[in-house]
Amino acid sequence: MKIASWNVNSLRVRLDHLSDWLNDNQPDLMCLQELKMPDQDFPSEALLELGYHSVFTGQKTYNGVAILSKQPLDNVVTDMPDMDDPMRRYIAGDYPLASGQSMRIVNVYVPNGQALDSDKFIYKREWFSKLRAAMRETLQDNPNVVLVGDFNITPADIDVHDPKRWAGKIHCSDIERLMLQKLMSEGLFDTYRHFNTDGDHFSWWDYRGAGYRANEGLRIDLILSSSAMLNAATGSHIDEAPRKLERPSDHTPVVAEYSL
DNA sequence: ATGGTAGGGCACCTA
Repeated sequence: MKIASWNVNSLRVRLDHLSDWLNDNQPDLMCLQELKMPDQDFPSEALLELGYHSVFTGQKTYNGVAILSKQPLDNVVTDMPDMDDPMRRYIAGDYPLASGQSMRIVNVYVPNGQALDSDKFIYKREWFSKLRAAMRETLQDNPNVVLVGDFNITPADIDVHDPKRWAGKIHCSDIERLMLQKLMSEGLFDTYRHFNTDGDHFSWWDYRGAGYRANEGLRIDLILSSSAMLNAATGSHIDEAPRKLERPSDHTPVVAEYSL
């Protein structure tokens, strides 16, 4: 089984890139962030023709998350538990496994936070604390959990192209890394880092400046597996191919594979 | 320290 996560930065603009990638890679689950479209515009029919069911929660202009799946999801939730948040950043569902069991897939678009002294950073901290509480419940309900998405946090300096330049800045601060560590202490593991110990591999590059050309990136898109899922994981990689296309998203897909 | 580009939507906001 293959699970992928991709911040597409406008599904309208990136639908062709997404369609090609799905055809070439055939993930069982594809989790999307930053749809930037209302639900009535979501291209369900086009994706169904490619062999994917869709669940989604969107809004005009900003945010929006979706899960595409080869088989339909059950028990879909489109709101962060215990939080009244108009921003569409959370979607989860149960996906059937060949064993007859199910796994819980959770897809998030974590708030950017803008800067540590910003009001948006207070929102990021509150949102992340709600996510941690929600994941504790999720892990109690089902040992087979995969939490994916754009976390807008680099786990460590190895995930930063220039740690000195980014030291203490948004996405790279100690407080954010501690938030992520606390979340992972509930029983979630960085699947990419489990299989890859080398640096200079990123999932996002700024459109501005040298950006992708100079590999000035961050690894902020993560696939976090519960211990049961990590035991079944066989590999994880970042696919930079879509970032090289004309008019790319600033993020590229991250993939994990499981012997399930 | 600042600004650079992109998407949405049409003045800026978010990233």
